[in-house]
Amino acid sequence: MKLLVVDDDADMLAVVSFALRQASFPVVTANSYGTGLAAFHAERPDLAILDINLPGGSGFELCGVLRRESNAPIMMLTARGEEADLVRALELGADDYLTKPFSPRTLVARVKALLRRAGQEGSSPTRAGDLSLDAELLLLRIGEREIRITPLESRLLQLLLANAGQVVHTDRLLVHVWGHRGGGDRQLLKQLVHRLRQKIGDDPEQPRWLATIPSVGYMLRVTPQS
Amino acid sequence: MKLLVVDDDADMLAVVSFALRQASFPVVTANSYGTGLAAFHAERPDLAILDINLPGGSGFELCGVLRRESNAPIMMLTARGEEADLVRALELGADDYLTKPFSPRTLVARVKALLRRAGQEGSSPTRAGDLSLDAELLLLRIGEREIRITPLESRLLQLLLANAGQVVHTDRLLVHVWGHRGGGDRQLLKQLVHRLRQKIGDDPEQPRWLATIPSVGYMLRVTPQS
DNA sequence: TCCAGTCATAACCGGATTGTTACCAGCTTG
DNA sequence: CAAGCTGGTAACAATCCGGTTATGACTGGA
Repeated sequence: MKLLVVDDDADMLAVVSFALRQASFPVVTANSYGTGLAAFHAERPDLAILDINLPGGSGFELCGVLRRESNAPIMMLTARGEEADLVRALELGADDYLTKPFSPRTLVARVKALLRRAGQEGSSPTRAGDLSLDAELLLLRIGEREIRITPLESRLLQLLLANAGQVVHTDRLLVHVWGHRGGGDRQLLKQLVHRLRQKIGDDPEQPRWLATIPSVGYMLRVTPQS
Repeated sequence: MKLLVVDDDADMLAVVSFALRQASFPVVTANSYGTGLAAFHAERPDLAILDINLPGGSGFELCGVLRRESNAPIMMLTARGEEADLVRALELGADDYLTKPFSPRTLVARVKALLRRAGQEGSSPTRAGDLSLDAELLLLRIGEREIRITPLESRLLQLLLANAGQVVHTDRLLVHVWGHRGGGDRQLLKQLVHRLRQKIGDDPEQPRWLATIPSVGYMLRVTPQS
């Protein structure tokens, strides 16, 4: 999970980055069309936030280019009075926009909403860190490794990936995987997690991916240190 | 429900107050650092709106001071071109900002959004002084330290943090944590407090955080250092 | 038929969490 | 001073929780 912010205004860049980092998103920044595009190629972020006015080419062009290469959500930043341009941005494949000045909380809320939406699109492989899940093929990629997983394991990973870096409550996992109501069977979940951990080679004591949050639930770790 | 507006510009104060009163919010005003802080103590508003330029001390300092004492939402007012300072404001615990000139409707909308968000005790960590509780992860941060806590301890801290600096009666704690009726079991509370104190390393005789108010209840101390 | 994969169920272990009982010290009150 | 309250501390037991292992039912394919 990683975000890219492109804006030539250093102050705005600082505000946006700070708000997102506060919300525990890793952030990569760039300040021009060229560096933005390069950063996108190098970092492969899960979401891009673009200002419209950029040196070296407009944010519109960058938006169009990125959309052709990737289906990561794109959010545009516009100044007041540029509302008319938004139609263009949306036509070029932007997913959302914010008008300056905007509230940091709004920004974070919108970003989360976009990521959630992007994560729930069923068929396309979902990613987080070095994990990549293809729910159709029941295939989990960890870096180079390709691991076959079962339907239940896939559903478990779906929800965890969609909420990567956040705790997912036991009950929510139960409902999502089995459709049980609360108070369902925790033993099933124990087993499922155990088998999955065996497959990917994860140690519950020192988890690289599946962290246990006692009496709460499980969490998929992002930025699994080096 | 009450709002505090601090600004040295009488016209701005009038405009903001009028807009908020039109939206049927009770408004208290102040025009300097000192009077603002005094008003905050006296009135205990649910939200504070601070200008950055204040006689007697900057809005930043006031923001920092208020955030240490309370977790009421804080909105900063800035002139255009001061965006660089916004990062500082956010670091100090501000929740939102508006760039002058702004429309009254925007102001009211933002205020409502902040209050709504503050009302629902959601996922964001609650803070008071150097304590920061993430009830979701069952994690308590004290400065640099990160301490895992139990569900019961989390509930206890929730109520204490929400009333930081004020005594919370034993009965209220009992009801909030266990759902007991009045006259419940005080021993449970004694144990809970004791175990929590051990975890965070607090001395009942010389409490840095959890102060005992004999035959009344407990209180979470704010700004205990020095 | 056999076999392998998948999944539900149960049992066991160790540690964490929580409830219970007991004891001690300080304070107030009669 | 004695009685009764309070709060802090300790020790213990019951329970919960997560990880692990084992087993059997069911399935689809060879």
